[in-house]
Formats: sequence, structure tokens, C-alpha cells
Amino acid sequence: MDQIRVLLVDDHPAFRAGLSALLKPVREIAIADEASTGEQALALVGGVQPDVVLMDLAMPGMGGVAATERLVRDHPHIRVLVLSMADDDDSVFAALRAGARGYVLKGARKVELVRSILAVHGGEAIFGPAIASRLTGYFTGLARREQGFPELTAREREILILMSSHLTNPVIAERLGLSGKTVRNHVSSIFAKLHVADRAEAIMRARESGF
Amino acid sequence: MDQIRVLLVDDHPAFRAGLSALLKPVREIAIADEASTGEQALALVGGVQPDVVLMDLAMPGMGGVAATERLVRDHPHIRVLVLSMADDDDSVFAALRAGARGYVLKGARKVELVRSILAVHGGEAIFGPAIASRLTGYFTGLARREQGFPELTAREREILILMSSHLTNPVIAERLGLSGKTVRNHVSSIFAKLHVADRAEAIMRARESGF
DNA sequence: CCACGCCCGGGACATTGTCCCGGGCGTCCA
DNA sequence: TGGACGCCCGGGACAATGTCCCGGGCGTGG
Repeated sequence: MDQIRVLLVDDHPAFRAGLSALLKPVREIAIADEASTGEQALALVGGVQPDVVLMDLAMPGMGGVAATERLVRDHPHIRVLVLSMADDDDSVFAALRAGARGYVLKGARKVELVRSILAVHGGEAIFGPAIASRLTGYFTGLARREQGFPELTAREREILILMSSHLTNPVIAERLGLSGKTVRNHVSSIFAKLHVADRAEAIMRARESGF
Repeated sequence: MDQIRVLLVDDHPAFRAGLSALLKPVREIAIADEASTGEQALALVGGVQPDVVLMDLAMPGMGGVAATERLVRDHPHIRVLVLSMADDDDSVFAALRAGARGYVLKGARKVELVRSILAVHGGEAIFGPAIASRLTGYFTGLARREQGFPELTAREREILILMSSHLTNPVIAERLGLSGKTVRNHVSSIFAKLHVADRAEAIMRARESGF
């Protein structure tokens, strides 16, 4: 019946047992094996061939982040879903950088955990409510820097947008039916207003501002 | 029975109809209303009071990104799930910056779409397989930049460091007792190794790498 | 010895960015 | 109704940037 093979990685046997009991009744999911450390998990994946690894972060020896990193590097088809108590930016983004496809806090409701496993197995990325807030905060926070965005004229905005597509001045000029010299002058005044000296920096500012 | 009230926003009536027919049989979900533009969606949310907004991006007039931005700003309790055909970094990250809690490509299977709606309604963040790859690529890409720095020759490192102080090529040349032309050539090869096209980008890379 | 890579430069070229200049055109205000 | 103001459009002149060639000198290792 093609159940999803899940590998549990957590250093607390009691927690693994609880998790196992929680997931056992779920028809779509099968607990393929358990590991208590990152090293053990890496040693097991080859034989167990799990679809999804439920990974704790705080473990003695190799942490969950390092284990995740090596795991996704050596077994790209295996999806890692982090299941951790750690609710801080450092842990969340370290896990993301390591290649985790999801992050759920311990204490998540059963329906949420099951949904996350199904989603991750389907190739989706999913994050529990608290983590989701951090994620959107990260991106909208980037956008917030735009609040102090200088006022540009219509032409300047237009040209800045084209600049953000890595178009050269002559191309922009041709596309707008202008002289290349005019575009350069507009670009120059854009830089002055953005307080940047450089085309690339202007593009950065624009991208961060959701331009 | 506390169904999830969903507002559909898409400029294609036929697509809305298909989506509506697809979701109607789902017990947990109720189509509260439909809108064909971003403006109309913003006008409707006050009265309709949806829990989740299924938002298209490419629409005449106000696009889905701008609509999402205003929507999450004015109604923070409403979750926006983007449902778009656009599968490119610009669209995805613009939506994230705007505050979207999820992003699923049109053409997603029903089970995936329903799961995404449920997840988003629960406060989670969820992204379809293609989008998930972009997201993890974004973070793991950042990680790669932090460690894997191309090997530069001694001269190149020296020049890159001076570049990072925003010195011009002539100044660098004078400080190193070189010809301006030589510095330019070194700079050019640095760019090639860093895979950047721009002085400013090279500086960014250097700074991120703790240079 | 010699191939290879680094270092040093020049030539030629297109692009970029800066600081000037002036003219046309609409808006708002006295 | 006249004028000030800002935006838009461009040219001139200039310095700097970046690219793709070229060649020579110099050390190191096979």
C-alpha cells in the first residue's frame, strides 16, 4: 500500500516512543526505524531507505543541522522534516540552510504533524505556525527596509524596474524609445536618490523593496 | 461546522469555476466569494470575512503581489495562499515579501491544494514542490556562499580586499605600485572566478564570506 | 628542459557614471 | 496671464569600468 517510510531521529527514547505510538495508527505512514543520534541516522539511511526523516536538532554529538546537511547532500531524494523544540531564528534558518524541507515544533498537534509529513513526502515545504511567522517575518522584514525608499519619478521607477532585469542602458533606451544618453542621466539621478554609487547596489535595493 | 471560508481571486472566470467545482465537495472548505481583480478582492474582504484568500498573481490592474501586500497589512488575520502559474524566483520571492503564507502552482493536484489550504488556515506556511525547491535553493545557496569561496591567487585576494574598501582601480594600482591596466585585468579575472559581473557584487560576496 | 601558472602590462573596444549644458512641456500659484 | 518649478529629453566632455585579445618575465615541478 506504499506507506511513507519515516525514520525517527531523536535522542530521547521516550519521545521517540510517544511519536511512534502517535504515528502508528496513521495508515499512510510507517515508522521504518529510529535513531538516537545524527551519526546513527546517517549510518542507517542507506539500509533503511526512508522517504522522510523526522529530525531533532538538539542531540549529543553531531547535531541535527549537521546531520541534515550531510543527509541531503548524500541522499537528495530523502526529505528532512525538522521536529524540534527550538523556536528561534538561529535554529530555524540553520536548518533551512542545511536543506530541511520543513520545520515543526514539538508539541504540534497530530493533524499538523501528519499533514507536514505528507506534504514533505510530496516534495512540498511546510512550516508550523510559529516557524511560518519567522519565515514571513524574514521576507517581509526585507521589504520593510523599503519604507525609507526615496520618491522616484515615474520615468525613474520605470527605468529602475528595467535595470532590475539586468538590462543594459542601451537596451533600456531602445525599449523605451529613448536616447541612451537620457537613460544614463536618469540612472544617474536614481543613484543619487538611492544613495548608492552603483548599478548593482541599486538593483539590490530595488529587489529588497519588492520592486 | 466551521468550514474554512475561502475567497477565490483570479481573472479567469473559467478557472475560478473549475476551482470552485473542485473545492465544493471538500467538507472542510467553503467558497465564500470570488473576485476577478486585486481591487475587487480588497473591496470584498471586509464584507466576506474570508479565512484564506486563494490569490492569483498575474491579473490586470493591481497584481496579486500588491493585493497581497495590502491585504495582509490591513487584515493580518487573513492568510494568503498564492495559486499562480508563475514558476520563477522573482514571482515567488515577491509574493513572500508581500506576506503570502503559501505558494502553489496552478496544476497542483487536488490533494495538494486542499492540504495547502488547510495548512495555511492553521497558520502554517506551505509551498508546492517546485516552489519548495526554490526556497531551499535560496537558503542552501546562501550557505554555499558562506563557505565555498573560489580559490584566488595571492594578488587577486590582495586586490579584492582593497576593492572591498571601495577603492578605485587607479588608487589600488598606485597603492600596489602597479599599472592601472594590470589591476583591471586582475579585477576582471576575480569577477570570472566569483561568477559575478560587477564590482559591487564581488564586494558583497567577499563580505558575506568574511573576507 | 619545458610546460604551466602566476604576474605584469598594452591595445582596442563598449559600457558605465558624472557634471555640465539647454530646450520643451505641464502644473500650480501669484 | 505670466512666471516659477519640476519632469522629461538629450548633447558634450570626461573619467572610470570591464572584456578579450596579445606578449613577456619568472618560478616550480615533472
